[in-house]
Amino acid sequence: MLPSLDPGSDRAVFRQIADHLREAIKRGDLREGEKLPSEAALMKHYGVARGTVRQALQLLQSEGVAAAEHGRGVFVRPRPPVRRLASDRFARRHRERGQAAFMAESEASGRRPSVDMLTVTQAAPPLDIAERLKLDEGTATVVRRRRYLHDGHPVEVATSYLPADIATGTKIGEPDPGPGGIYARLEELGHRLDHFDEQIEARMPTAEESRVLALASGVPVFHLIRTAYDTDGRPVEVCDTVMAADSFVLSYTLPAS
Amino acid sequence: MLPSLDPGSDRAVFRQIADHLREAIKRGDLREGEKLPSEAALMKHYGVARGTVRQALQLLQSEGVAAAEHGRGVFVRPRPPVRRLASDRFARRHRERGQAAFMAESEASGRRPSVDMLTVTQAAPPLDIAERLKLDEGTATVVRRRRYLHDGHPVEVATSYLPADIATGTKIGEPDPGPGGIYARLEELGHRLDHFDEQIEARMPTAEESRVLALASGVPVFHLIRTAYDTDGRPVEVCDTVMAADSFVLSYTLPAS
DNA sequence: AAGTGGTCTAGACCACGAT
DNA sequence: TCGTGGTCTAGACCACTTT
Repeated sequence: MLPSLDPGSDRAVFRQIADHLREAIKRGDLREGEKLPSEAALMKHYGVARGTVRQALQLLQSEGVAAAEHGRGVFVRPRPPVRRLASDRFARRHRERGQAAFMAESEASGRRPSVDMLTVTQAAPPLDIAERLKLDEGTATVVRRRRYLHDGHPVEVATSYLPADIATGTKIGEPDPGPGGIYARLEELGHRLDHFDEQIEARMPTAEESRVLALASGVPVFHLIRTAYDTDGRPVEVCDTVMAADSFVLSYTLPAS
Repeated sequence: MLPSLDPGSDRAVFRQIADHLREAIKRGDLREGEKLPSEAALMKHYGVARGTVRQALQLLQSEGVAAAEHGRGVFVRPRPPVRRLASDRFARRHRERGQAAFMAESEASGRRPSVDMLTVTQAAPPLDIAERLKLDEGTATVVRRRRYLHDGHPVEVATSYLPADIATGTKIGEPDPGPGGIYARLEELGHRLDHFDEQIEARMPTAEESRVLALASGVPVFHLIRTAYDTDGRPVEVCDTVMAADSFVLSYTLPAS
């Protein structure tokens, strides 16, 4: 199934081995979730040292193509069916049906959504967040931190910051903000939402993010920072979100005018 | 500057070394662009084999924190200033000033934009593209492929597909489509643009993408697929774009209603 | 117990960059 | 030339999973 090495090639042996495995996956000889040949098998097939084989497997893992499981083997990483985040996900009509954005999106894609590690505290936000909220450094905010799961797998951690003068003493300061989530509460408090600004970066996860999201190596994260504005133009919430990039496709509509 | 190993720790030695270096960078002891201690220096400092040091450096590179340069050393990766892609980047007013989207955005961020490797061909698009254009399999399209650079550094490759019945024989089929780019030409041809659908994924690059974009290891890519619709609701272009994720911050505005 | 990947050692030779 | 990272070998012991 795997070709032999080309001794005349300039390409490093471990890269050639990675190429062969990558092509076998692309061809379908190795399917999603299937086990790659063991290190011992590859050593024997190619007649190379273990270190060389491991370099090849390491490369595939850093590309997000394969994932090692200690004691079991190295497996073709399944490309999980993805959830789309439509750009109308914060539309008022969803809130009016009593669904928060994540829950609505997630159920629409046939997954069982859940939330855990929910904490609500009161604290001064990081400087860049305070700037976005147009608050002076050190001003108190209500901080809502939570982790979202699909079918029990963590896929997203989000931290929301809301000015304390708006949120303190309301349901927004409680773990369960009630139907429609915090945006529904904000509107009831007289802050009719006008629009959201969303900023997106993609990068490799920090060690901490890798742990909390149980990321395989070679999976980047989306880092979203979203600011919600009310109809008075006041920023009423900033949400800082880190998402496992292999679990999401973001989707937006842009006007032509 | 670097602490000693904790022999009692469960954490693998190479991870501890990576931790120390990461913290030194975070603290500012090692600044952007600065050289990390050489492998030989780290071997001596920690009293470990070269392989162990290399594992630590490998880890930092896969995280996008450092980048090795053959024969020179391993350096703290500078976080290059980023360009924002505003969600009005396809607004008609930009085209009317004679600027295509990339050029306008890039100049606004103080960079010297350029384009190279421009090719224009006629071919049947990949299946998923044909679907988006609502074309039957095998229908011809005009295929415009190009690479964008900032200050001479490649940051983005894009491939546009336009139905041949619209584009063939027009300036869209020529390397230089004229002022305002292909969108300006589409509108002159009677296809007034209504909106764009943009779909975003983030993942690690393929070997090919890594080469064309000259990506350092540990840098993911944005993969955008954008479909342009005219006011009749007909899809008139699909643009498939791969961008170096460390060179962009995407930015969108979402309505609340 | 056997098979798998995870970590680490101690060497070797090579290719690239600065001097 | 010398210091740097890139590649490769041949072993060792360990931890996890399966049988």
